[in-house]
Amino acid sequence: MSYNFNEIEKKWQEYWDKNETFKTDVWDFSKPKYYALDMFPYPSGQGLHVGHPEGYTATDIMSRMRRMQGYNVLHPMGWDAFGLPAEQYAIKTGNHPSGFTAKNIATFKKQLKMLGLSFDWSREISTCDPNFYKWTQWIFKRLYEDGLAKLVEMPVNWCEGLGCVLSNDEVINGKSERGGYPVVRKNMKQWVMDIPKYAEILLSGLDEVDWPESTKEIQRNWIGKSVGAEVKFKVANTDKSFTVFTTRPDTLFGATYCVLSPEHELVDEITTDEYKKAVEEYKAMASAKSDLERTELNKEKTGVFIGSYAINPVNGKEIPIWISDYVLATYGTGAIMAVPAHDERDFEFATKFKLEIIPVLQQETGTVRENESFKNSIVAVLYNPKTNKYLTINWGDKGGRLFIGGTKKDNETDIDCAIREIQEETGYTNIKFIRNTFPIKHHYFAYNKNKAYAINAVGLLFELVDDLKVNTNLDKEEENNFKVEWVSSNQIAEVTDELHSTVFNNLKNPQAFVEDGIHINSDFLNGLGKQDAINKMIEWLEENKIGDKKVNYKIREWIFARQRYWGEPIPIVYTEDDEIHVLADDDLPLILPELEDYAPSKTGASPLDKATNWVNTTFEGKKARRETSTMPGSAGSSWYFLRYIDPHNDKEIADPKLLKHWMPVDLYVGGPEHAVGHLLYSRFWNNYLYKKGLAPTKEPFAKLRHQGMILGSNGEKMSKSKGNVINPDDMVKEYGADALRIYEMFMGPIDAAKPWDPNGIDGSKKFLDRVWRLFVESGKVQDKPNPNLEKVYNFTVKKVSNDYENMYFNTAISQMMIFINSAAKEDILPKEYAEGFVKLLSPVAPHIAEELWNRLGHNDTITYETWPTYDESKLIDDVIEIAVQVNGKVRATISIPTDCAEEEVKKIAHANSNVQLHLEGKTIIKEIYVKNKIYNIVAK
RNA sequence: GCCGAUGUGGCGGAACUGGCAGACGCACCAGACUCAAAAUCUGGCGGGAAACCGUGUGGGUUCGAGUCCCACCAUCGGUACCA
Repeated sequence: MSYNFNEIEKKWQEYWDKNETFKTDVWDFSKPKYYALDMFPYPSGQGLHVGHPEGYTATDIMSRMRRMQGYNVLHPMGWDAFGLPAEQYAIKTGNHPSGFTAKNIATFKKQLKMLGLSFDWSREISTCDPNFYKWTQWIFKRLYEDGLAKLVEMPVNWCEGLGCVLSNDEVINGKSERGGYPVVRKNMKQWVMDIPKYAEILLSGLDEVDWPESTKEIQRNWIGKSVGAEVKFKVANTDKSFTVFTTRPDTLFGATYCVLSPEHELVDEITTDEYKKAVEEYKAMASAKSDLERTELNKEKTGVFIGSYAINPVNGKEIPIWISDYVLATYGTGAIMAVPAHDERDFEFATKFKLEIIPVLQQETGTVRENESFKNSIVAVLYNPKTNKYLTINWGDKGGRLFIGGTKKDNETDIDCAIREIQEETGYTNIKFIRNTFPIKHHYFAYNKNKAYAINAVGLLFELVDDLKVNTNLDKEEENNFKVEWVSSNQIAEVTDELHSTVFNNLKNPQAFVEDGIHINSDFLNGLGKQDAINKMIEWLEENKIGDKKVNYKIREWIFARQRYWGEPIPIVYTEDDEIHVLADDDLPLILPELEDYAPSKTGASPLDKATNWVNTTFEGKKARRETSTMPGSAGSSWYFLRYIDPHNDKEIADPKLLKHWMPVDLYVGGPEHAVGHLLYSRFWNNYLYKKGLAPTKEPFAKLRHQGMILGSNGEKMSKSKGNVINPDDMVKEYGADALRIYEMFMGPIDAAKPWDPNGIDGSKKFLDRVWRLFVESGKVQDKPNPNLEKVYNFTVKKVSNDYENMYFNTAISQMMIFINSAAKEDILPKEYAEGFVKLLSPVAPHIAEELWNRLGHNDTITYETWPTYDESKLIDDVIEIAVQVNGKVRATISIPTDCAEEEVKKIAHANSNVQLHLEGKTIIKEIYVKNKIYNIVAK
């Protein structure tokens, strides 16, 4: 028999509605508060999908448990109702988006109610409701007055397919997030939010919140803080100068050229006549590239010399100035100093254009010892292109495989030294020099001389021209100690010496050295490590008034206007004398006018331009035109969590006393895809409101958790075209809301992506059936004790409580299953345990829990019953089983009294026949006892 | 490329600070009930005949490693020349 979930769920949903069970008295400050929030949905025409109930059930479980634990719980729901899809639907069908949206909201609400979620529906809000967006506009007004919302001419992401400007987080790989249309850079006058002003606050605030570390990291990367210095470079033979930004001022002595972005204002002024034409051509080419092309062009570096030289302020050296589009006009100062030895991009550019490379930071290998002797050395790698092999010297057990090494004599160059050593040790003489490494500092101990060395080593690569050999110059002893061998590149792995393998890798794959090291060729920085040198150089720059410490952020202004109809109107007018004015508070809300034709225009004009009666207005007696772009979708969602606290207030965004009591949100649950959009914008607005004294906390969301995506049963993302979509309505009809909730929580960890198993929900339903039979039909629930269930009951209360607390819903449910399995085997289920179990079950499966509670003889809702407790002492067994291992392998399981003395355990363990069998003929070396866990015998 | 996460039976997943890998569920197999099926109940279920082998791969630390360290591979997410 299975229970009639249709009837029961309907009965209790009506009960909750009628009794306003979940209505929150926000003015009741007598209990601790708990604010559990879901990211409110965009009410699409599709209706709810199975991903929605996942997050919503999680917050619902927490809310329901907290109510039983004596908290005053705020658990609201609303609608993120402005946005593109409704508008596009309207364009297609000719229906007004507001009607369409209202219909969708009704559907969503019905579906959510069907799931038995304990929302306080009296607080329902919708971002497209004038009573709500009045306050969105009101906040915009404050932001405008404080200079954070501003109108600027800037290059924007223009999407022709949507006829609209997009913000950076709405552009994915050069295409629009919605629709996948191409996006290009275009200069336009735009409303923006100066979110970079809040970069530091938004960065440091992350340390104060309990969020998934990965999400914090995404925000940190998006904000992109880098600390460095600005340095002024004079242009030789002019009175002009430019400033560069660098995070590595310590490498200034290695700056061998400068690069300006093609758009840099100084370019035209300092380009010499000889180079004018090339520079013009390059600039034209760079500006014609869209962002998409720039990223798709595989990043082969391009650029041209402009004829002028800059003066390196630390050494007065004249270095060439180039322009290249690898330097971005929009970041830092749009100009860089290039240090090819220590920056990958500069290295690539310098290699391609044969520019000078000066190392100023030396790599260090080996281990530093006391009393080191110093010498200059080389490591020579000889390559034979005909056989594709490398020359090595095999020292056998006296040092393994090495390349040719040697010590430089006075006045000998690296190359001369290498040639001499190769000849002396191997006889090859007809060789061609290819390239060398930067000098490496290497520390080692020479055991034959019993002496520690610190050497300055340069690696050199040669190619063998022919096999001609002359006599080697070795003594007998040396000759017997090593073999000269040609080996292929995979055998090079046998070269384990740190210096030799480093040299080989550098020679084979020349690259910039970007790690920490010791400064060389750097005057007053010589000998310092990276960070010390950075500090010292910044000091020096500031003293000499050449530069300053400087912090830059990658985060860009948030583009805050869309050339769309279905959004909040921006409360701004332009009077005929070209002044910009913001509407008075009394004139808010500025209502969105009705419109016949919503179609976007290809020119970037907003659909609202067509509402002539609305656009043409007066302001303080002057003729005026209204702003016709609207706010982006993320405007209303940036503060809605405040409004739930006091949703009907028509005097202010919310009563400050209520805000103070209820903020911050204690638990916020939603998808990880909002990491840099909504979750950053909300923090920005909330921080701003906090500064204004309008919000009580800096951070709006104290704890954030994500729900993972539910995939189709084939492991792929659900989509209509793949035919793997599961509809929650069907699931509720077939198995009931409780079964759906149980299954979604049981699938796996809340934040993991999980495939839908069509049989899984059937299993969850069977579990509820089993509970029903046990409670209602078996007659086993009696007001009598049953000591057999004592331990499992107390453990279940403990585990389920802890697991809910940590949002480990899958293991909580599995523990409830274990309890039911145990209870079903018994003849008596004590009423006390039955009641406790129903309470544990009620947050996940509230309908059946209410019904069972009712049938256990209570006539009120279970919602505000007290959460069950457990007795720790009932969890301890008198006798436990532990494993006995011999040499780490389990050979027996023995029963011992809990907390048994080691001597006793030893006796029991050794008495076991299988243990004896495995010890036979062996001597016991050691025995390890981990109390109440394991006994391990080590024997030989 | 860089940053982050993940990798355990046929499948979803358990495993506390290193201590009997595979809890719980799905699927499957066998049995009971039934004329039969469904439902339900009982039992089994990583591989191997066994010794043993098994947590992405290869090393290491340890009496003992899914868990810690090193190197690598694969998948997913973020990012795209940010100086």
